Amino acid sequence: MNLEQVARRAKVSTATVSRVLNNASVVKNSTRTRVVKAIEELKYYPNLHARSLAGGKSRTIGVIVSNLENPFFFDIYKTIESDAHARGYEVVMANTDYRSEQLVSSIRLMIGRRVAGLACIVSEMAPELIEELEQSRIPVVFYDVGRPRPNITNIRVNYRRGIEKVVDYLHSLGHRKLGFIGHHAILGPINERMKAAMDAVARIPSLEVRAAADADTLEGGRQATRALLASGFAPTALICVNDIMAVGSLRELRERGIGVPRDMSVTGFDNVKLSEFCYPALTTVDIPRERIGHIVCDSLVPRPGKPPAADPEVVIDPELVLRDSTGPAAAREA
Amino acid sequence: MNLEQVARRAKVSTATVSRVLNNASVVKNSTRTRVVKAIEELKYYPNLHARSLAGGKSRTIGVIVSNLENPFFFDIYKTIESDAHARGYEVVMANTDYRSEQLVSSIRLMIGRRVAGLACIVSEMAPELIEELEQSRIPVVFYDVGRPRPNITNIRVNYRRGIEKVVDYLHSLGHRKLGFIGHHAILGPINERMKAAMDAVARIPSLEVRAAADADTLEGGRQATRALLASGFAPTALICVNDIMAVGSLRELRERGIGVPRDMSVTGFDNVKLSEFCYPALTTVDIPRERIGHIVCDSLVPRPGKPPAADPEVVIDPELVLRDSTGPAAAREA
DNA sequence: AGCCTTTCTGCCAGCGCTTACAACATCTTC
DNA sequence: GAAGATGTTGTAAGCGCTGGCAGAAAGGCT
Repeated sequence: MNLEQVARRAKVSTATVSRVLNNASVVKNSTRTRVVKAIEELKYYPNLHARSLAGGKSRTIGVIVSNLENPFFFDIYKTIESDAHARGYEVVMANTDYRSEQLVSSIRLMIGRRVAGLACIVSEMAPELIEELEQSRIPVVFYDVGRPRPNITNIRVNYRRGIEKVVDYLHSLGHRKLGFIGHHAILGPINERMKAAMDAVARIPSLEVRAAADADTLEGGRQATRALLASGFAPTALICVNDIMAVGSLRELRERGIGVPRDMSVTGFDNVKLSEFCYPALTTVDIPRERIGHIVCDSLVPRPGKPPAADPEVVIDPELVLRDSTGPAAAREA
Repeated sequence: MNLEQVARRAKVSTATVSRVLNNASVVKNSTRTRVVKAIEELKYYPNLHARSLAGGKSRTIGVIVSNLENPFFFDIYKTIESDAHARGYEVVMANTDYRSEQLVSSIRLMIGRRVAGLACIVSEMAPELIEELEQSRIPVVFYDVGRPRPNITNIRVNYRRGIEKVVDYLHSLGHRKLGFIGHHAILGPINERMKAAMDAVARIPSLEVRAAADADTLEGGRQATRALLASGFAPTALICVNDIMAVGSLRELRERGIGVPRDMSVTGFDNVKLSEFCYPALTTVDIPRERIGHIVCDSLVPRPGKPPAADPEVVIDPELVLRDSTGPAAAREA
């Protein structure tokens, strides 16, 4: 089933059918009707591969995320998708599960698909990959990694500042021994988030901190909490790298009979919807995921009216959101 | 950057480069080395569109789901993806958000991509779409909709049986007035799940039931619960169409000071990971999502050794999982 | 050395579509 | 009614890759 068959049925040339498909307004109305009819009768759907081969372009944007299971990534993805659709673009998604080989192959796949733009919402990004992407001439957006370059936009959240807000808040509640629950990708040598947390704590001499990490899942949060508590260190507050791990942590604490926030304060990060629905509702840090999604789409898909390129670097300052999972440390002694 | 440039650099023909790329073993080793070197130096990535155009096939399978935000769908997707990768296939995903226009356009898109196989894990599926898919000759798997046909496999969960188990269990606990929390896609005219629930209740004369529905999200579960309680009907147990909505329900109940399971029992469906992590942990019905994912992949991707087609219809009988969100109705009076 | 296999490599015809460019049809205008 | 402007459609040259076929190279024998 191809253009030619439709053309034959409508008694026109393939070029005309193509023109109808691409709604060029040059086609005479009577002809268009005939073609449309043929298309419908034949249930013809253009071969997208042929189309982008011939056209040289692809009206598809690629999105690569670390862990779609975490609603944080999903929320961003969703916004990108709906923006893209609104502008007539498709989006293909790839999930790396924090595995760098997976990242490499996903990026190659996207290049192979000749995507019109690529968003990398991943925590890990080798410099040579950035290099490769820059050379590919594809418009790219990175989240939280890399530096702005030609055809590369950067979005970053001031994670450090966010963690500082959390630490200051816990400190003000009287907490002195803090635990940090991270996820595996975060235990690498140069580890932004973990380091940010350590630094934020180090600013205040009276504080002590210890970290543990596991997979970026509910279960991982639970395991990391278990490991941290088993180490003998006795924190009065747990700073979790994100909300999902915090919910995992909550479960472990509950099973051990450790009351939150009575015996232990817990904080999340991201302000994912679930953080309001878990029990107790999480004190967390809001990252405006929809805003991020919009920025991604804006810098990838050139809008007709709008100015083509926004800032090559966008920095977002996250806000603390207070809920029920944190309280004064003193309560523990009571 | 294309085959020709690589060929020129390696001083061979494009056909030879193509052979190297597709690891045909006929290429002499010394030639292969030269070509590989050229490919790497040029950072060449084959154009996937050209490839599948020329080859006529696409080593890509499509997966369409109703709501990726619900981990139920995501778990299935994830299994399909990893199985597919293991067999050298890519997968492209589309999310319909329960919108039928979105379903239609996603299906057309998949056909346009000439996917090697298509999985539709969606609750809504118009008969004419099924017709269209059958004609497209693409191997298709439906979950919970449609009937087996040539080149169409069907997987269905005996939802009715699952709900019956829930109803019987609640009945045995002394509950007589039940609420059903559904989601919008489920309020259609012929509505399998809602109907199953009503029928399950109708089997037992002493039972009474009332339903409410909202979006398939945490928030939706909360709203539907609010609506149900506002109606004046006073159930002692809430049967939720899935775990996510149940967690939403839990929050509403908590905020109203209604104890679970003391004042109200709540059940979920699916046995998503979150159902263990919420508070209280949910009594639910397990649907083996990994198994479903494997079946999907098996019937879409012809394995070399294995027999090509499995059963055209697979029915899964789900199991009740007891946790902490359900208890005797009598307790309420205490 | 000469002939026959067995490898290996190059040539080229598509795959289905887009897009100049050319060709034809239809109007205008004087 | 002819020339020119305008509108509409057809022709054909690719887009980058694969795969069948045939020719070239290399190796094995007598």
